Amino acid sequence: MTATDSAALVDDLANKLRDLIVSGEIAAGTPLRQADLAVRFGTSRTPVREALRQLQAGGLIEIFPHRGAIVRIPTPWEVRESYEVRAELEALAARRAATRLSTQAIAQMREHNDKLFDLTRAAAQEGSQDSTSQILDAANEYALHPAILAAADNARLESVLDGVQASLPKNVPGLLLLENASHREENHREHTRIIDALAAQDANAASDLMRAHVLSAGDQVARWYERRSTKILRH
Amino acid sequence: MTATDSAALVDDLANKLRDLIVSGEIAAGTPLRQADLAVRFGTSRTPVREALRQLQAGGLIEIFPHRGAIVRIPTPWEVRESYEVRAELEALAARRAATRLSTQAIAQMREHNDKLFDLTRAAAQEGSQDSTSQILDAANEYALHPAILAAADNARLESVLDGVQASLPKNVPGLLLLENASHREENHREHTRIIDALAAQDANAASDLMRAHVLSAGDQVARWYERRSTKILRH
DNA sequence: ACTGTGTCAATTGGATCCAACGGCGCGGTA
DNA sequence: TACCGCGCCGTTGGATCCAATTGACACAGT
Repeated sequence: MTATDSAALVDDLANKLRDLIVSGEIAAGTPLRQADLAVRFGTSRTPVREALRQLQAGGLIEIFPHRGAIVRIPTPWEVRESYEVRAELEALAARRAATRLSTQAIAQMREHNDKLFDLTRAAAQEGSQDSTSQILDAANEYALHPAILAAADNARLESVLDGVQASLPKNVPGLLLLENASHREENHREHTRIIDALAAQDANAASDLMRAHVLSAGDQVARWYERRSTKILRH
Repeated sequence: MTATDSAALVDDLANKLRDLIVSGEIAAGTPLRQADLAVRFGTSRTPVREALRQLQAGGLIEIFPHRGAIVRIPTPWEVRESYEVRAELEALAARRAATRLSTQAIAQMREHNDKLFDLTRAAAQEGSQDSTSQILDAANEYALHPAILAAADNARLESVLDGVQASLPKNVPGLLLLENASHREENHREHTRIIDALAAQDANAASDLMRAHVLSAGDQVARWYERRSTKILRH
């Protein structure tokens, strides 16, 4: 995956910016000054602008004619819409994966899933240091779902799904897993059931379970955004 | 939809280019010279480059480091992958639309569907003039599917689906409808059944019918590309 | 005191300029 | 004659320069 194609520099910029945004390091709603970003990355404004265009195409930022770009602030209903789309795509991935997974790949999934559950629980008890939360977030989301997605063996599906997820900050799901024990356990339980369905090569069950799982996670995330927006309204 | 946001000029360029490509006016595999495009659109190379970036993000073209951009040539299996994804998304759209359509909207759908069927059949008998084929292609694809998509009332779904479709030239489905009578009739029959399910507010049936419909259309398109590639191999 | 207008500063957008990279052909040598 | 290397040319990529648009502030008039 190291510079498979395309002009590295601009895409690197786009990726770095995307990471900064989805990791929450650049908060939603922040205006993006081209000049600032240019000095931050040590380049001229030209590649920054091209990178911004790319992010705009992905829907992560919004560019206003002569007023600059801002990080899009997802509204709760946008979150629900995105998760509804994502649920359908992940359901498709699970359906395809069900008939393509080796038994040992499934065993590894199960192992990783349990291990990550333990890690998350441990980190939650220790306290919320940013670094660990980041790591866990990455580790968790990099765990079951990408494995299933890879097993689905459909490049287009992968890129579309990446696009959907890249339009929302992904630190929120991680936060929820850390701060809400029951949600964490529910999450693990659903993961386990999905793996069971995959092991049984029951494509329909895997698909349905995955859809429900993503929808329920999306509901949690949407509620988080709803709480946040009411909090903001109260100032 | 007239310049809702973002700097109009660059996005206009991107849209024009996209249209030129998906309409087949610029064939797949064509190298895109920035200078040529610049003079063609009467601008400098700078906005052209930004537009190219945007199209690259959509997956329609491919940019090689210092060698230029080419229109991506979809391989048959890529076509299948795309249609599989599209089928799932359109199925979701149909499921959502089933509970949101007024009876009069359904009546209009039925009417449009029949009218377009007649138009297509008439055009097929007259002969294949490019202009009519273009019109029919646009009219057909702008008919049932977008109406259902709009009724689904999910902006994210709409944009993702647009992205999927924008990565494939859309003149091929139109051609197929013109040159293949049985496919044309099958298409109309499936559309009718979908509308029936929508009218009955049977979300599951509408969803399943739509998925099957898109998959079958995708199969036709993929076979077209397979025929084409074998023809090319034979020179 | 409030509103409307005019000017100014800041920022973006487009054009031009220059450097870097890759391909291709020519020439030299084994 | 075939192969390897060197240098030129075309194209892209990045930086800088200049114009265009927007928002804000201040001032004047009612």
